[in-house]
Amino acid sequence: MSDLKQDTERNILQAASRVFIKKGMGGTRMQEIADEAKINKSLLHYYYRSKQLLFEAVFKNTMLEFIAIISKIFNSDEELKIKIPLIVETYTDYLGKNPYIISFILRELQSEPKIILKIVEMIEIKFFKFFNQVAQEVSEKKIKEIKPEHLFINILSLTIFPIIAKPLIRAALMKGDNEKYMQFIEERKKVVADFIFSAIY
Amino acid sequence: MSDLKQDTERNILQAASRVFIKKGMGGTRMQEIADEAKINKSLLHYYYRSKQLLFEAVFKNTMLEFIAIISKIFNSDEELKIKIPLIVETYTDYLGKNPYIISFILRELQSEPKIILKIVEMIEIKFFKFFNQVAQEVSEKKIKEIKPEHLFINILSLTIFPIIAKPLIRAALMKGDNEKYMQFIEERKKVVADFIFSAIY
DNA sequence: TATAAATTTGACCAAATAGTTAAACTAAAA
DNA sequence: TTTTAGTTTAACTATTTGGTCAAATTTATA
Repeated sequence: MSDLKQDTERNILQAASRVFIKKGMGGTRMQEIADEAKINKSLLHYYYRSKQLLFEAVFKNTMLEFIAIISKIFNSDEELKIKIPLIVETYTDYLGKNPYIISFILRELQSEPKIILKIVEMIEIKFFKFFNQVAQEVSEKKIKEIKPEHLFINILSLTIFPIIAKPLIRAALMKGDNEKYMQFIEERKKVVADFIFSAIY
Repeated sequence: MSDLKQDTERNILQAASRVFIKKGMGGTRMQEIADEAKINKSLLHYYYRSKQLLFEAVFKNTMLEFIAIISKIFNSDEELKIKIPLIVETYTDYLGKNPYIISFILRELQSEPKIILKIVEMIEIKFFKFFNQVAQEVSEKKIKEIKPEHLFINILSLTIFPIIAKPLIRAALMKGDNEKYMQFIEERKKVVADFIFSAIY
């Protein structure tokens, strides 16, 4: 495979990612991807046979990146007291900088049962370490009794939801002011970390 | 306006709601709505001029219902110690029974800035009572220091996120088992209430 | 350089889909 | 009963859109 071919292929995938992540599978037109990549529409079909296959390549990529980032944060070696504020801060920053990614994943998973199954294995094994750590610290009475899965989902809920509900929150609580919303998210780094801390210690 | 006409109009709106809420604006075909309502496609255009207008009617309806339910729960008269577990339980039940509604709202808000503006006023005034109550109980040292907006969003996060992330959670944590997922959500009624309780008392 | 292979393009096709229109039908009013 | 207004339908249109294909162009190989 020549360098040029690799370039074109990557160029297409990146352009497709930008468009798909913003507009979703249903809202994206092949022509729009071609424009974004500054190439002919036929080239999309030359490298990726169909819209569906191109979408799956994008989705898989996005999902892998997301899982990599999330599991890296959750599976570091610090004890929870150190780790949880770190998770909240790092994760809030990441989501704030890539606000479309999580909405994209959740939106597409809502209607794509086939892709899910393929991705299950990638995910389920990744959080054993964190789960074990929580179970361990519970049994040592370092933190209050809580099932690791629930603590895990609580952390994700508190960090992810405010990002995907941005339009709603900004409209309902900030009268449409984007600055106020961003400040609110910034505040949450400390608020959420304190909230979880109070809840489990 | 005759009874028949009202019936047809309502029938269309309800059919459209069912389809739009599941598949979204982009994913819905007018023919599908016509089939769901068991009428001719032209009738849709007779009563609602265009897909866009029909969609807006559905969205507005859905939003109003959602806001009504959520504000009713948040603005009741009990003190927080009683109210919060009630919010969590009632709200988890409602979301569990209507899992598509919140995904629908968030999904469509992601790409519809015009509709948002129209709906802002409806929302922003609705939660003063709850906000004041939280501020009050904080100042009386009944609960720990926290901004009302953050407590509000924390409660919503912890209840809503696990619903919209259902496919992800089920796949990653329950190996695809729907029963386990539903049991998990049921468990959360107590877990989340306890979690918040520990965090603010 | 000449030939073959890979890459890129523009023109085109078929299916899907929102929307239109005129005719048919229904029910109430005159 | 006849007329009129409101309702419903079938057939049609225009446009969008995913996808194809043969020709043109570029790159690699003999």
